[in-house]
Amino acid sequence: MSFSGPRSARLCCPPFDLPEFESLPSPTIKDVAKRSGVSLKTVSRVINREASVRTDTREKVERAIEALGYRPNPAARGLRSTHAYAIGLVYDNPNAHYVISMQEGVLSACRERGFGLQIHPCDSSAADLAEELSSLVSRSRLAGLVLAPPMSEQDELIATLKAQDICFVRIIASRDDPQDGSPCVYVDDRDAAYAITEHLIQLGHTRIGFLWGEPHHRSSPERYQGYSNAMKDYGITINKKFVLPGNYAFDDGFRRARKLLALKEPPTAIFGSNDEIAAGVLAAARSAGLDVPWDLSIAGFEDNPFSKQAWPALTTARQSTGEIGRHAALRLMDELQRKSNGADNTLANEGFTPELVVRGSTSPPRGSTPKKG
Amino acid sequence: MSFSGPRSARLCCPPFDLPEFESLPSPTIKDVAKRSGVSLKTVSRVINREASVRTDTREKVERAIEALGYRPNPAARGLRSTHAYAIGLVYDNPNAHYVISMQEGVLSACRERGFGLQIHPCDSSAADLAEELSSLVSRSRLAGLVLAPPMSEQDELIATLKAQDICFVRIIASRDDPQDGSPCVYVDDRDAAYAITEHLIQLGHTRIGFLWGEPHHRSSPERYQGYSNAMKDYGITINKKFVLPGNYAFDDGFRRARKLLALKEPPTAIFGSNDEIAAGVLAAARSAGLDVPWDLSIAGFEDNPFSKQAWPALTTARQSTGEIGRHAALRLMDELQRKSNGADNTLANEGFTPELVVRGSTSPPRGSTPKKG
DNA sequence: TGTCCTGTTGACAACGTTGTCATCCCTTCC
DNA sequence: GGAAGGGATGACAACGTTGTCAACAGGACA
Repeated sequence: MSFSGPRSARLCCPPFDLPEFESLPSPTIKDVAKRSGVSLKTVSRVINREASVRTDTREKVERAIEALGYRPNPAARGLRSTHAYAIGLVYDNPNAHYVISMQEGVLSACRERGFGLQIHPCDSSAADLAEELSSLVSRSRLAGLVLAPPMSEQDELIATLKAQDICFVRIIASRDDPQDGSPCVYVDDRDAAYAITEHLIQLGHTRIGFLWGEPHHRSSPERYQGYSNAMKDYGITINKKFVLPGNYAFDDGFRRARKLLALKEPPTAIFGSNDEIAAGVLAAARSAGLDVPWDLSIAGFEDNPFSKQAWPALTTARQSTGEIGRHAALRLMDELQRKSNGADNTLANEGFTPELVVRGSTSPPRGSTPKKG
Repeated sequence: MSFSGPRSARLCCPPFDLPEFESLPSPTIKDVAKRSGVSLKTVSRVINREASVRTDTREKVERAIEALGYRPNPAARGLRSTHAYAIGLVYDNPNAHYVISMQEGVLSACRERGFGLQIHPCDSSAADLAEELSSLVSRSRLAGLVLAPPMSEQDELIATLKAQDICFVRIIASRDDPQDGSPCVYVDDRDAAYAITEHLIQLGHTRIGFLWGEPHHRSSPERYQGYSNAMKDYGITINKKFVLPGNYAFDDGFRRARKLLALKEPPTAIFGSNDEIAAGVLAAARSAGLDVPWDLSIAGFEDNPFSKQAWPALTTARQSTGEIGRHAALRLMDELQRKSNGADNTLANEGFTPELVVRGSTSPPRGSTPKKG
C-alpha cells in the first residue's frame, strides 16, 4: 500500500530526508485504522466512546491511538459532527468587571474540560436576539450557551431556544427554581439585599430609601423584596415616598437621590440597587453639601471596583462572579454529557448568596445610638 | 440544478412546509456563488482577498455576501487549509473596561473576516509566558496573536515569539516605530499627556504634581514625557519633589497624594498617570479636607467609567480602545493574508491619540486667573 | 498571423471526521 | 431447520472550504 499524499509529497521536497527539521503531519484516524486493522468508522466509535464496540477491538484501537499519539482534529469533527466541542458565553452587561470575572470563571471550567469558549456580547433588547443566538450556535458549532442576566430571564427567548433544542444554562438572580428542569445557577439577591437593609436598620436607621433598578431585570424585584422583607421583619413601615423606580445607571441614581433629599423629612439612609446608583446617590449627597455617612448613609450592591475607590468607600454586597461563571459552565458541560451519553454525574443546580461588605459609607444616623442585632 | 442535500431533506420532515418555524441553515460559499453567478473558487478568492480578481467580479460577489449575510465557516477553513482561521487576544490588565472594549473591537474585526477569537487572560510576569503562548497557538490552532500592553512591550517575549515564527500585532503606548517591521498599533500617550498638562497650565497652575505609573509599562515614561515636555514648553521648572514613582493602583495614588499634600508648599494640581491613581488622589484630598477642584485640581488618564462617576468627575484622556483593538486585529489579519497569498492590501501601522476630556475635577487654582491659550 | 505571456476564472479533488445505511455473523426461538 | 433479532463492523457520502491545475481571453511581440 502506498503512503497517503501529503507525507510522501513532503519527503520529495528537500534533497535529503531530514526528519528532525520536518514537522510531521499529525496522525489521522486513517493511520489508526490501518495500524489496528479496522475500519475508519470503528476507530471513530472508539474515540466517541460509543457502546457497540467489542472490548478486544476497542483495546486494539486504543493501543494504536496510544502508539501513534493520535488526537482527533477538532476542525474536522466540528465540520462533520452534530456535536460540538465549544460553548458560548452570552452577556449584555454594562458592568465590565462583572463580565471579566465571569469570563475568567467560565474559561477556567472550559480549559479543565477541553472545551473552547466563544464570547458573545450582545444587545439584550434586540428584536432578533433568538435568531442571532441560534445562528451563533450553528455557525460557531457551539454545544451550548451560558446565559448571563438579563438574557437568562427573557421568557420568550428561553422558550425559543428550548424549541430549537439549544442547550443552555441560566444564571438567575433568584433562589426560586423555574420548575422547568432546565439547568440554572441561582444568585440569591434577595437574601443579600435583606442583609444590607438589616445592616442599616441595626445602625439605627428607620427612614431608609430604596432606589429600584431596571424593572425588566429579575434582580430588581428580588433586591426590593429583600429590602421590604427586612423592613417588615423589624417592624418598620415603608414610606412610599422613599421608594423610587428607575434604572441601574449613575445618572438616574443622582436624579432620584436629589428628589429624596429634597423631601421635607428626607431619609437618613439610601439603599441603591447597584453600585452605579449608589455612586449617583453619593454625588447627589455631595452636591447637596451633605456629609456622608453622618448626614446620609449609602449602600450599593455588586461590589464594583469603584465602590472601593469612592470616598467614602461604599457598603455593598459582593458576588463571587468568577465562581458563579465557573459553576455555570461546569453545570452546562455536565448536562451536555448527560444528553449525549446518558452519564448521570449531573451537578445539582446550585445557589450563591452575595456577601455583605461594610465600608465607610454607612454609619449610625446623627444623634442616634445603634440598636442591638 | 437540484438543491443540495440538507435543504431539501429538511423540507421533507414536517408534513407541511413551514419556513417560519425552520431555522434556516447558514448560507455557504455555494449559495454565494450561485447568487453572484461565479464559481466557488472565485468566491473563495474574494473572501481571502487574493489579488487576481477583477474589480467588478469582486463587487458582484461582495454584494451577494452582504445580501445573504454569509460568514465563512472557520471549521471548514481550518480543515482544508494549512492556515488557521482564529486569532488570540492576549491581555493582563486589571482595567476591566479597557479589556472589554478591546475585546469588542477585536471581535467585530474577527466577525467581519470570518476569524474565530480566543481570549487569553494571562499573567504578564509569569516566567514561562512565552511557552504558554506558543502552546496556546499550536493547541488552539491560532494564526496569530493580538498582544495588549504590557505583553506587547516585553522584548524578550517578543523575540521568542518571533524566533518561533508566531505572527502577532502589538498595541504599544508610543508613537515610535520599533523599526523591526513587525505590525503595530500605536497609542500616543505622550501627546495626550501633553494636552492634559497644557490644560492644567492654561488654567493657571504652575505647581503641578505628577504621579508615575508602573515603571515596567511603556505608557509610564511616555506619559511622564508628555508632562515634562509641556512643562518645558511653557517655561515651568519641574519641582522634583512633585514627581513621585509608584504604580497604577488606587492605594498607591492615595499614599503618594498624601505625601504631596503634606509638603510645606504642596502642588495646586496633581496629574495621576491613570484614573485609578487620580481616584486615589481624590480620596486623599477628601480625607485632608480639601475642596476639589478649588483647593486641588486633579487629572487622570484612560477615561474609566468611574472617572465620570466620581464627585467631581475626573478630567482625563479618553482612548478609543474599541477602535484600537479593531484596528489591531485587522492589521494582524492583513499581515496573515499577505504572508499566505501575497495580497498587498496591507494596512499601514496606524496611530491613535487619546483625547482630552475636561470635567469637574480641574479648575483654576484659588486666587488666580487663567492664562490665555 | 502565430506565439507567448499574463490576468482571470472554473472544475475537481482533497482535508479528517461522522451519519447513514448495509452487511455479516451469531444467537435465540418457534 | 429456518426465521427473526441483534450486536459488531464496514462502505460510502457528506460537511464547507481551499489547493492544484487547467482553460480561456486578450494583449504584446515576433
